[in-house]
Formats: sequence, C-alpha cells, structure tokens
Amino acid sequence: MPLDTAKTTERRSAVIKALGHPSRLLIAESLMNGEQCVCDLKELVGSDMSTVSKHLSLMREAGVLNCEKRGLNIYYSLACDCLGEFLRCVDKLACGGNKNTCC
Amino acid sequence: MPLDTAKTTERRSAVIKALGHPSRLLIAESLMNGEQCVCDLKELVGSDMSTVSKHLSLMREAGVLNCEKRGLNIYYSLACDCLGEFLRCVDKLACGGNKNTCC
DNA sequence: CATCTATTTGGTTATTTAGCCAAATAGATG
DNA sequence: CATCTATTTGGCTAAATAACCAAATAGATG
Repeated sequence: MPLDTAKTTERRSAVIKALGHPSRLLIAESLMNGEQCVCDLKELVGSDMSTVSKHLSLMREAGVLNCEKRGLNIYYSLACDCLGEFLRCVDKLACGGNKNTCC
Repeated sequence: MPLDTAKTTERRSAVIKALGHPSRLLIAESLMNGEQCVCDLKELVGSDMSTVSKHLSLMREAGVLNCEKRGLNIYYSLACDCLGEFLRCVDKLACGGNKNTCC
C-alpha cells in the first residue's frame, strides 16, 4: 500500500492548514450557519479587516470556501458540507490526548 | 447556537496544526499501518532525526500520537483510529476547490 | 462623474515555526 | 562500569506566517 505522492500530501496539508488557525477555524464554524460577509466575520474574529480578508483568501485558495459578490458585499460560504464531520474527527483525535504519559 | 469557547478553539486548532505539516501528515499516514520507531520515520521523512523527533513531540502533545519505549527504541502510534475518516473529510474539502472562480 | 462603501493588496515588522548541528540523556549490552 | 545506540534537548539561523496600517480597487449610489 504506497503512500500518497508528495503533491497529494502538499494539497492535503494546505487544506488542513487552512483550518488550523484559531481565527480561521472560528470563521469556518461560523459559516456552518450560513454565508457571511467580510465585515460580519471581522466582528466575529475581532482583527483588522485586512487580516480577516487574508485569512479568507487563504481558505478560498485551499478550496475550503467559496465567495460571491452581491451588492456591496462579498459573501463567503463553506465549499463543502462536511465540516461538521471533520470537526467530529478532530474532537475524537483531541481526546486521545489524555493517556500519553510515557517515555 | 453559541460558538465554542476560545479554549476549545485553541485545542482544536492545535490538533489540526499537528496534522497540517507535510512531514507530520506523512508520518500520521504511515502510522496507519502500525507503530514505528523514530529512525523508521526518519527514513520516511528524510529529515534530520532531531527534526523528526520534534515533529513527533508536537503531535504527541496535541494528543494525536502515543509512544512507548521498548528495548532501545521508542515506538510511536496513532492515539485514535479515526485518522482515515479525518483524511476522507480532508479530501472532500480539498476537491471543493475546483469551482471557486469568483470575486 | 464624484463619492461612498466594502474589500483587497502592498509594505513592514513581529512572531512562530522548521531545520540543522552539537551535546545531553537513558537504557541496553559487553 | 564503560560503551554503544536511539532518542531528545538546546542553541542558532532561516523561512514562513500573522498582524497592522495605508493605499488601491471595484462596484453602488447620489
């Protein structure tokens, strides 16, 4: 059973990285309730709008988000409905962390 | 429906980060076939052993890996059997990334 | 067309993360 | 007990990431 090519690994890790920053994770979770524009997300995260914008671009480039301009705003939304499942996996992985007293 | 506390978000993102580096992802995937010692993983990753060791510590601290010393070696293993499911989610998220031509 | 609003981009600095080497540790073996 | 082996730790440098501010852009509105 061969491991993935380096390219697949890079791609996967880009997706994972896109969700591995606290602000970005918060954004993704919030978008589970539906699309939001940048200024909404700026409120949520509490950083400068340019910072939020950059987080959003990164997530979009990784394929995690889509965006659509309507009127004055740009609305971001999850590109895939599987984030909930993803987070359940993360939480399961997270609680493996109790018994690691060794070495 | 309130979002998580900051602490939960930090914890989750630590787990996600622990898997979001190419070398670490490779390690995790390889451990799906069973435990391995540091020098095996050094071969796999192709970095200095100290570098690999630091990746492993980080993953262990995040709760993703366990380790156990036997004889001269320290064997690392996945702390949770849900990594396969996690990766399936990642791949689904990854292929959302085709249609994002907008803005 | 001038202006206003929402967002992105560029530039800069600070912080974090990764990698390597050398030295320390801990346990096994002669 | 001296030594050997596998791993970790500390120190350092380089590279990547994050944050902010100021300026640019693009589209809506008067």
